[in-house]
Amino acid sequence: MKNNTYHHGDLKNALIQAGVEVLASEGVNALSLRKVAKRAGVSHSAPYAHFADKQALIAAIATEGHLYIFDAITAISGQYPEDPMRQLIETACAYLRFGLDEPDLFKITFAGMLEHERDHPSLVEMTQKNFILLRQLVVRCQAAGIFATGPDDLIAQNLWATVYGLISLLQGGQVSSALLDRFSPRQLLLFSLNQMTQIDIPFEE
Amino acid sequence: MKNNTYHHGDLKNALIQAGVEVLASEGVNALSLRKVAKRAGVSHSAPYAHFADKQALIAAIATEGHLYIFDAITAISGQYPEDPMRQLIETACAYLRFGLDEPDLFKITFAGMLEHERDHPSLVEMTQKNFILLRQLVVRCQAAGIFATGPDDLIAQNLWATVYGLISLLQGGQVSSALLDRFSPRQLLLFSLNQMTQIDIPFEE
DNA sequence: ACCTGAACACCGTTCAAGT
DNA sequence: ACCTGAACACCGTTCAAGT
Repeated sequence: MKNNTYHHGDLKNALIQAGVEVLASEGVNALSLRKVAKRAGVSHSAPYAHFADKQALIAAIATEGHLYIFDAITAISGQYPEDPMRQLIETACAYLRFGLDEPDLFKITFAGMLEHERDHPSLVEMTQKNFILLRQLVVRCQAAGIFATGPDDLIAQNLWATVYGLISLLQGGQVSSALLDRFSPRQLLLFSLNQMTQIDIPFEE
Repeated sequence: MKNNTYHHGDLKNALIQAGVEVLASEGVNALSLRKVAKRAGVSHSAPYAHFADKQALIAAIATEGHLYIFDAITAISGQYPEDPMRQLIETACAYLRFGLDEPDLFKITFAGMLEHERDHPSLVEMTQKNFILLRQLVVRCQAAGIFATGPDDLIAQNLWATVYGLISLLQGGQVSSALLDRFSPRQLLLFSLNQMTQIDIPFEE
């Protein structure tokens, strides 16, 4: 009941949430511990009671990002249980939407901004869970003849590199306007998928 | 002849060079105007005589990176004039080598770290020159049946996204060690190329 | 034209001290 | 256990002043 002086029980999560908000409103370059602390209503040194340093806060935010996409991808696979082609397309589009809607959270989550990622085990765990999801999707696609046979982790890696590369370039404004005039981001993504699959993927919905 | 007090004629390029050195030795997070100025032997405010702000220095360094790869790619195309498959492989590997040898210069050059890239016309010009090189390569590969017919800029874009995505993930330590134990970075790259081409690319030299 | 030094508002991080 | 405030070494940027 003593809620006047920010003993609000869960400063740690409040700081993570504040970080996500700063990313959304001001971008990754404006993400600072001091700003996050101020937004959570505590002094600039309070975060150090919950995070070893700025890298640890970034790791926690990245873990949040991975959790978000994990839930989204899991839902998709349940939604089209007998249609791996549709799962592939919708999964890729979920990543694309994440990248375009929340570019800076996407960067923190996937762009490898951490110096020593292995020092953050819960983040590593989430990245592996998401990679496993991708591998399972690849296996289902192989069974349907969408991907050729071969090591599923290798194909999943290549799928992710392709999707991630396109999203990063779209985010950074590195895609020529001549292309953007003719194709939507979604179409560019579908073209990429099409070029790496055995079966043609329709360009339109 | 008055070379005692750093009127050394070309502070601008000295600052760019100092920036490249800082990237190589301490990484992108340690790149600061003040450090670059100190390394060039001038006061912390001297850079402002040559660059509007830190973004402008970053843009100049990125331009340098684009020039470096432009020369490398151009040389390769001249080296195997009648072998587009070899040109494709060696071009992709040149990017890969750049990314692995100078990860932080590669990031500055290609990762879209600039807030307003269009404000730096000489950088935009170099990015376009490199993209044109890639398109010409794609056209030669299409003529040889390596890539399917289709818009060459779209295929070039997808090629670049695939190569860039893999390099970024390798840099960030985002490729599973299970994969790295079985495949070299070069093999991962060749596998990616293989999956997007019409003709099989041999995995070994 | 090119450079310096002081100044300002921001950082990350540490540490003694308070409850 | 959780938080504060002062302190330190760094930033980017501006501006008056020097040559």
